[in-house]
Amino acid sequence: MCNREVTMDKIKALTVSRGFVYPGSEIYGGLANTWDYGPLGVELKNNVKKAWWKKFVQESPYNVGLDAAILMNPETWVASGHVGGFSDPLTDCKSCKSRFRADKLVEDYFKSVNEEKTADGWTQDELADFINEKGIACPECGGKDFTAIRKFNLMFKTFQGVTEDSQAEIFLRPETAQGIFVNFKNVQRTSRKKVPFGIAQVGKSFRNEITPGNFTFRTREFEQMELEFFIKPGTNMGWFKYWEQYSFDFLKLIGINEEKLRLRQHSQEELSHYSNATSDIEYLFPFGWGELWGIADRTDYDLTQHHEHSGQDMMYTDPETNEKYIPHCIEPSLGADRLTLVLMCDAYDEEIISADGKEDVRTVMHFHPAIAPIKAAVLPLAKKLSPVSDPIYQELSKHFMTEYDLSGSIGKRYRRQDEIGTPFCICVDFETENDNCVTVRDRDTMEQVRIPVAEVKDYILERITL
RNA sequence: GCGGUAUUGGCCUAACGGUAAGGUAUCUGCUUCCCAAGCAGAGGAUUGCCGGUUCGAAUCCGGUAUACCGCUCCA
Repeated sequence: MCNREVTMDKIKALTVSRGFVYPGSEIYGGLANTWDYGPLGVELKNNVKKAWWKKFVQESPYNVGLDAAILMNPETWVASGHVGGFSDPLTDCKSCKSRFRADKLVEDYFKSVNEEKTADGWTQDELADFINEKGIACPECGGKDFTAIRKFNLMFKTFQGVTEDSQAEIFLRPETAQGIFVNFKNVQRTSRKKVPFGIAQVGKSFRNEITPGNFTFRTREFEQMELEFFIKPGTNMGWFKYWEQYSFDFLKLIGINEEKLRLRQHSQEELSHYSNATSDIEYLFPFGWGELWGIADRTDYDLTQHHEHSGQDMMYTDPETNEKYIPHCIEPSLGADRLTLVLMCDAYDEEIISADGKEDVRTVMHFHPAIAPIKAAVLPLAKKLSPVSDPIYQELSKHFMTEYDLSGSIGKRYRRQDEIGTPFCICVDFETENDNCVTVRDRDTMEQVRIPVAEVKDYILERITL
């Protein structure tokens, strides 16, 4: 067994050609950076979401689930700071056409004159005036003529109602978190949870990013798996570490190579306005290290904002001490699409097989059996065996995704399953009718066991449970 | 958004401005076949899209879409 070089192109080629992922709206020439999940991709992604839900909701004594609407009252986004701050002030150099963030230009200027100032909270006019006044030059070509600053809000806008007047202007949510915060009181009351407790949610979010790219790594529409974990102020660091470890363990559990994972703490400058501690779990993609999972201490920022902005009481009363406070919040948040991509990259392998002096490449997706899109394939040695193999397939498909393949040589059919990462192949042979046994082959070890047909279901179920 | 490169059956690749070809994959049949065997056959492309030049365009020109690389950016 030997690993050949793995590139993003190879992974993309395999996943596109085998029906994991397709380019979006392909027959109309596509739509930039949209991807559709095919028959195998949707199984894979569903398994990813199911695994997360199992570990973060089903098996957690602390957490409960939620599924909030994508469309929310626009005041939500004013309170969260997204309307005012979720946008970049952009300006172009007229001579060399390079594009910059105006606030970055100003901050770079401060750095160059050794002043410890930031441009946080400056208006467009203040930024433009300052750039003019100080004669800040284009870092690329030295030109001093910039276009007017344009705010590029990262939220997708749309309209509720039949007329497109500004009264009905609403946004597609740029994060699922706010759906959790606005439901904090509802969930706490109806679930009778005591702090500390968490609310978990899986759902789509939309960000009109300037530069997406790298296959499905960064897209404008994406699915998040977020947990907002509410805690008593002062216990932040302990819970932060707890969820950091819990998240890391989850990734190992679903079979991701630990050597390709690392934890990176955000520096003070990187921290967003709502957070006082953030760390990323990063994965070593074929294109380099990339963020997979962000764990952030959001403090009491969001609940306080909603408390003040809505006028609704977001205080929590400790039932034992009667102490009143706004809980702080630890947020482990990751993208379902990104984790799916990680699993595809991590599973991809090309093994060199030498036989009769000839070299052959066996492409295998080493998915964890619980994550693999197809769990088992029923392969009769010959077509005339289908009266024996049909009932086996029908029985297994009641319990998990099973494929049935009887075209081509047996070797070819094994390879087809290897390429889509099916962990178990069940071969029905000429003896099966007599001894009622089948051969089960393990994708990773290539070991074969011959077991009674009646035991196959449990043999596989046991191995595909996380 | 900017700059560069590319786009030919599902996938990979060929074709001087002159009949769009091959491999692979897919499907059917034969072969009692446990790791991509063989044989026979079949289907599948108005060359990303729109327009221009030309007697004639996959090929030259313009536009556009998409992808990749670099820049920029990333709550």
